[in-house]
This record gives sequence, structure tokens and C-alpha cells, in this order.
Amino acid sequence: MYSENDIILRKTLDKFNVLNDTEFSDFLNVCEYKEFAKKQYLLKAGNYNHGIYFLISGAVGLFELIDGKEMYQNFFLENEFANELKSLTAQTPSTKNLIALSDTTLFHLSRKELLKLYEKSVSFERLGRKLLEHLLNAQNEISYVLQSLKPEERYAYLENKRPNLLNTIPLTYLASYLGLARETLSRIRAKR
Amino acid sequence: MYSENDIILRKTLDKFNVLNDTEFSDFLNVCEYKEFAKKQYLLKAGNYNHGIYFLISGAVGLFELIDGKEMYQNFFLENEFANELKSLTAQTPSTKNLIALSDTTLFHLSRKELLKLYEKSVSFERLGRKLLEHLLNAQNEISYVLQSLKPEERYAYLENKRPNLLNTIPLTYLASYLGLARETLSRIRAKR
DNA sequence: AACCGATTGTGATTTTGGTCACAGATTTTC
DNA sequence: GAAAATCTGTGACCAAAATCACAATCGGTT
Repeated sequence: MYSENDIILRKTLDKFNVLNDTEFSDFLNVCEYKEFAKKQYLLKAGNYNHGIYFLISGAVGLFELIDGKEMYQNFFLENEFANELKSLTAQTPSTKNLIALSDTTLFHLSRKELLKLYEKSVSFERLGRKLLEHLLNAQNEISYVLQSLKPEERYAYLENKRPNLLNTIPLTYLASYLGLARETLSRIRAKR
Repeated sequence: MYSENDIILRKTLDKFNVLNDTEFSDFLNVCEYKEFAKKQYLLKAGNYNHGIYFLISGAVGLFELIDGKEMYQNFFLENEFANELKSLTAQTPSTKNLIALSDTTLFHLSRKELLKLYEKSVSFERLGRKLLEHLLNAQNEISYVLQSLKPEERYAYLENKRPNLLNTIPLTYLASYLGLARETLSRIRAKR
């Protein structure tokens, strides 16, 4: 009845807030399965945000063009929720891009359906709240890394906290994510 | 019936989610009015987080001791919610400190009562969710500043986005907040 | 297999911002 | 109101990382 992907999604949701069968069905019913080839955009700067994504497989990057440079602000791997919050909440054209960094399969939940879920049951509000708590904690940590750590420590941070990124994401993108020049990160890695 | 402080609090809450009279009363009933003198700690590293604060007047800083240096990670001014999310959600001893940077008056909402509110009505869940959306957007912006802006641009960011900090917060603390040496920020300011 | 583009490595050079040191200035404290 | 502590300004120096330039490697495509 449930596919394997459905079950993985449910497990992930359960980490934040446990949904009963009806609620989960409601959630699943408004999720749309999609595939993106490498280099395809899930969201392009200038467009309106169309919701959030739950990655089944692949990798997605969030980046912003800042005087000609692609500055990566986040990466999303499988079983994670890819999103661009600002344009999602403000309903303004996005300044940022979501792009598939490899062939990717995912569930898409549109903004419209997400808002309907929030109306439907407090369980979804709680889920949203807890997910946001999690995301904010993570973002606080990134800020700490950028504010307080030296280049080598930033690399060590990735090794410890997000080791999967090292395999899957090009070093060039990781460098921008860590606020470093590509060359600096390359030299740090050469030392290991 | 409502004090002026109550009304200001309600207005601030309304920006995120409008509460009806009963709900607002429930909220107010579990808020405790408190005063802190300058340099008093609202939360000390090593202790358990005891909730969130709504500032009526004064200023509060959030900092972490990182090899001997006080690294300020946020500042809270009047009509803002001061918090340390990580220890609040994880219920672990805090690694961070909340300190009054001037004489401060505030409402305190304990973690325990906050959780009760979440159980009581979906309005509080939604309020929490929307507040977190706001906080996460703000934090994303800070990360962007630290990742992508040069020292002078960081100062300009403060001038534009949080001008009140420039008057009320010592330059030394602002420097750590922006990930700069105190001397660098001093020289930038001298140029104006 | 050969090609083309994207990605990475590495040396040389430059520059920015950090560090150190100390002097004023401003606030607290008793 | 004097002393102490905290905070800020400023010069000299240094070091770390950015930039520049180019070669090498990897990956995907036809």
C-alpha cells in the first residue's frame, strides 16, 4: 500500500512530529513525485517559490548570485527538506536558486497545499514548528562557523558534521558555502 | 485593564498571529514581569534554559565564550523576543549566555508554560511557527552577511538593517557579532 | 577514443584584515 | 570625586588568505 519512498518520508516526518494514518495520507495525497536531471532548476531567481521538496535521492543546492559569483548557502541530500524560506513566506520573487546537483528524485509539496495542511490539523502546524526549530538550530550553527572558525576549522566542521557533502558536492561550491576562496579549500584538503 | 506593556506585547504578537482575547489572557497569565540590572545574566552557560523573554526596555546580548573571547551571536532590543533556541529545544545545558547589556525590563515565559500553551490551542502553535519563520529568515540573512560581505559592507548592513544597535551596543561586541577584529570596525567607523 | 567543458591543483604575488602595543576617553564603582 | 575598569582610537607590523595565472585532471558526450 505504501511505497518504500512513502515509508521513508513518514519516518522522517516522525522525527519532528508523529502523524496518525489519516494525517499522513492527507500529507501524501498532496505530495507530487518528481524527477530532476542534474543542472535543472527547482527554483530560479526571479520566480515565485512553489513550495518545499523532500529529497528521495540526489542532491540539491541553494545558491545566490552575488556579483557574478554563485554563493552556495545550503545543500540538501536525500531524506532532507529542500526549501527557500524567504520567498516561501513572503511570496516575493526569489533572489535565490534551487538547483539539482545530480539527478534527483523527490516529493514536491506546493505552497498552496502546505497552507491547506496548516489549516487542516494542528499536527501539521506542530510539524512545521518543529521542523523550523530544527532548521534554525542548524542555521545558527552555520553562522557560528562563518563567524568564529578559521578556514581549516571550517573544513573540519564539514568533515564532522556533514561528511556526505565532501563526496557529493564539488569543492568549488563547498568553498563558497564556507566563505572561502576555492584555492584555499583546495590547499587545506591537500594537507590531509 | 491591560497595562501599556501588555498592549505592546499584544501588538507584537499580532504581527505573527492574531490571538483572541481569551488566548491573549492565557498568554499573559503565564508571563512574569522581571527586571535585570546591567551585566546580570538571564541565562548562563552550563545552566538549563528557562524559557524565552520579551523585552519591554533595555538590551540583551547572546554570546558564547570561544577560546577566551566573548563572541556575540545576537542582540535583542525592546519589543523583541530574546531566546537561546538550542538549549530550549534540546533541554541540554546551554553553551551560550544571555546577558543584560543595560538595565532591562521584560516578560519571562518559562519553557514549561510555553509547552502548555502549545498544547492549549493551535493559535500558539501557529504563533510559534510564524515566529520561527521570522527568526530563521533573519538568521539566513546574518549567515549571508558573514559569508559574502566585506568588512565595510558588514558595517553598512548594520547601518541599514539594525541601526539601533549602533547606538546601544558597544563597538567591541558589534565587532565580534560581525566576525571582525575590534580595531577593524573602529577604523571603518572612523572613515564616516 | 577523442573532444570539450567543468573542476581541481599549485605556484607567485598582493592585499586585506588581524595582531600587538599603547594612549585617550568614557563609565562604573566605592 | 577619585580610582578602577571598560571601551575606543590609532599606528606599526605581520600573517593568512585572496587573487591571479596556468597546468593538470576528471566527466560526460558524441
